[in-house]
Amino acid sequence: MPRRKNCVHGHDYPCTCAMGNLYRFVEPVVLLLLKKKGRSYGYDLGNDLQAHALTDAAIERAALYRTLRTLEVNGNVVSEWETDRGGPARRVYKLTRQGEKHLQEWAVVLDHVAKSMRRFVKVTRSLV
Amino acid sequence: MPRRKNCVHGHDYPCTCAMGNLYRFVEPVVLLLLKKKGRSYGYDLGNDLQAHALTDAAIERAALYRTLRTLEVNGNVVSEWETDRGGPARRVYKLTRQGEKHLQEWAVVLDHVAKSMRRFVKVTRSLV
DNA sequence: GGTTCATAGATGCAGATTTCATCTATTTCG
DNA sequence: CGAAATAGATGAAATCTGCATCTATGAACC
Repeated sequence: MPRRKNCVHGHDYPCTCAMGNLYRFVEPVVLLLLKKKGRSYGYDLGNDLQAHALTDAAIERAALYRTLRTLEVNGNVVSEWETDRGGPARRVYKLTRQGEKHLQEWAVVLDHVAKSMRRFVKVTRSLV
Repeated sequence: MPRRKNCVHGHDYPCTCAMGNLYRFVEPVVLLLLKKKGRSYGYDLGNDLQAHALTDAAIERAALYRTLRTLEVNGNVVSEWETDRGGPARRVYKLTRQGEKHLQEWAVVLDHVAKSMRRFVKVTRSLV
């Protein structure tokens, strides 16, 4: 994930800056699904996406396809066309080594964020 | 929070759609800080913001000021100028009743999101 | 044969958001 | 005086999102 150039934290864990914007958290979910499935393609991922989503906001197909292409540009996944089969061709993706690493980094980031959120919730509820 | 028109979930708790986009979670933190402080102004909030932020991404001053104005437009806070005092004038904000409610809604939303994130983290780490 | 539906990927574009730089103004301090 | 801290705000470019829409393959159906 390039595109962010202002990260100057200097700590040792993956920081939220590296997320760029949040993309409604489509990216980590896609990475996780690919990890679980081994290989998959957009249309198929789209069916499982909502069930694994981190928010209940609908995930656009457009966002999914664009996320996949971006992941590939950044070397987190690789794809190939699958045409030996009836029906329209599928672009089948799988994680690269780097993608696996990126997924684990997301886990660190989201663990942090989740902790912050829980703290927020706790404090907020204590002030009602 | 208007601005999102495609929310058709129909469940009874505040849904993430209502958040519009995520604004890097500046909004809920501002609401919470105002709740804790009773009243405050942009520059002051800016100092406490990072410590309470939900991500470690730097929160822009621009984002803060614009968030405050938006909160006011939507009736979650009210402001007045404080000029009886040395130094530049301050626009002092406080929560409205609706703002208090909005804060509690954020707690519900973020509680959900945090749970999803923890699930994500757990699954991801189990797959290494 | 023609129509409809499910599958599959993709993009155009208007509008919204984010980032970064920059601006004004007031007071304090050396 | 000049610099720094305080205080609020906005312009512009880059980026992202939401929605509609397009192409295409093959199966099922009449």
